[in-house]
Amino acid sequence: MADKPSIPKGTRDFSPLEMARRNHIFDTIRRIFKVHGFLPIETPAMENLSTLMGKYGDEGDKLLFKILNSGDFKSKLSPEELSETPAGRLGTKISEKGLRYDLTVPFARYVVQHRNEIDFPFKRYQIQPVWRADRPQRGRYREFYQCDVDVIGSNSLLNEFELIQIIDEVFQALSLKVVIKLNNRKVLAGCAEVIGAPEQMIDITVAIDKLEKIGLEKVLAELVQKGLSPDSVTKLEPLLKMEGSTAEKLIFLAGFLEGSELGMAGLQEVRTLLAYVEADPLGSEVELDLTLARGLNYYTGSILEVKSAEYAIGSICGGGRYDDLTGIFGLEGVSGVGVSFGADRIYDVLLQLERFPQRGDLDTRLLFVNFGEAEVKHIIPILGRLRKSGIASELYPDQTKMKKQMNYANNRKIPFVALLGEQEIADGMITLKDMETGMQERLTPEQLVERISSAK
RNA sequence: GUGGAUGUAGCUCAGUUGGUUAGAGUGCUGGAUUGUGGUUCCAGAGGUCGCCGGUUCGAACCCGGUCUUCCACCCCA
Repeated sequence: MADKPSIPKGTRDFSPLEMARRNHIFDTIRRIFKVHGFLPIETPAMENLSTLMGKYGDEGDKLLFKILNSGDFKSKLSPEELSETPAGRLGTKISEKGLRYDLTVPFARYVVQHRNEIDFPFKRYQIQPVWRADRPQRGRYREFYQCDVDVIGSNSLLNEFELIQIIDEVFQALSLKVVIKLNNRKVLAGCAEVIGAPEQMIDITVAIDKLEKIGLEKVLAELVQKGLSPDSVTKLEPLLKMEGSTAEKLIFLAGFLEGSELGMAGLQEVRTLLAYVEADPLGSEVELDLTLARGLNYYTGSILEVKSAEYAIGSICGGGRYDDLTGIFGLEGVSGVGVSFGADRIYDVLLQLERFPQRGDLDTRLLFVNFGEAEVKHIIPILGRLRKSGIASELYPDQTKMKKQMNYANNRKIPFVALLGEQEIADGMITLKDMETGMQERLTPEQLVERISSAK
């Protein structure tokens, strides 16, 4: 026998049950995006490598899936180039395309490319798979879906506020308790400025991010190792020790950031945003979290991240404001803000917490038992009528033992089975069996439609 | 990219110091029950023990490699 067929590492097949559950997530998210006036777009699975490279940092570049050029891709290369070790740079010479790594960069490309057709501010949503050559783990796949909403061409913090509302509405609709974490890149930059190490903002934020995991002492040691002066470390310490409610943190930061124009501006943004949130309180908890750094280097203002309050799996939604993104593609001064829902992780959380709805609207409601050709001719028009009434119904395609047909209905969790055999044909009735109670009743076709419709 | 585990029937898992025909539960097929599923009883099918190589008279078991999945880093959705 040949080797069993398989799929690439980190990819998955989805069964009908899994698809029903995934669609529950996608439908919920899409519905809420639409209600907020966002419009859908799609972009190709593959982009030019020049569009993708350098947008996600060195780490990100390594995680890009590259597509080998078609044809004789090595004909133009010299023997020296071909035998080069390590083969790192060779990759970009034999490949010009790559699979998209996220939806934000392709969106930025889209905006720049179609700038003359777009009405700004442009509110778009996009639900598509992305690919990363990462090492798979729980909640981490090489092919996974992102559900992005972005507003581009508006500086207003009302956009951030709307995204927070969307997050809240989505997770309420999915019955998940989440914590929405909020931070601001300008505040982080201000902190770096105040302690006299503006160049090392990235190092500092990464270190702050690890605070919860490795503790204060190790974070400080790491910072010293990264080249931060002892004086700066001393100045940073009170920030790391900052505790208390969001309101208390704001007061502390107002003092800490004094002297940094950028930092104070960031702080004011946070205050404004929180004031909007207070105007119509959310179901989810919103907190200011300075340890939220986020790796992507294009965020410039607000940073958002959402975690499940009930199940630890990393962030299930994240995003922020990026002032400079379209600048990379030659369109300056267009600010955007957006978030991305991680459908696959949300799936894992819902599954773990058993929060998926019992059954979907599209599941078959009624199965006709197949007794043979003569009976089938009577069933066909009734089946058509049921379907026109929006009742998902089936006729078992083969004339087999009733036991087998009943079993099929049972396994598929079809709630009703209709019997139309010789006896029923004779008196123009249909026998309807309720699979849950086992009760049977005789109905006319009209009554049958009525009965199934009202049973929903 | 670094380190550590894992892989036996469709699924969940046993498997004695390496010793003949590799087991259970569940699911599947058939029968008890020829117009009635879920319960019960009986019977049956289904596995070159992830793959390749090595050690051995002999390997599911020991060794090496490889792939998969999982876990911790890194990073992230």
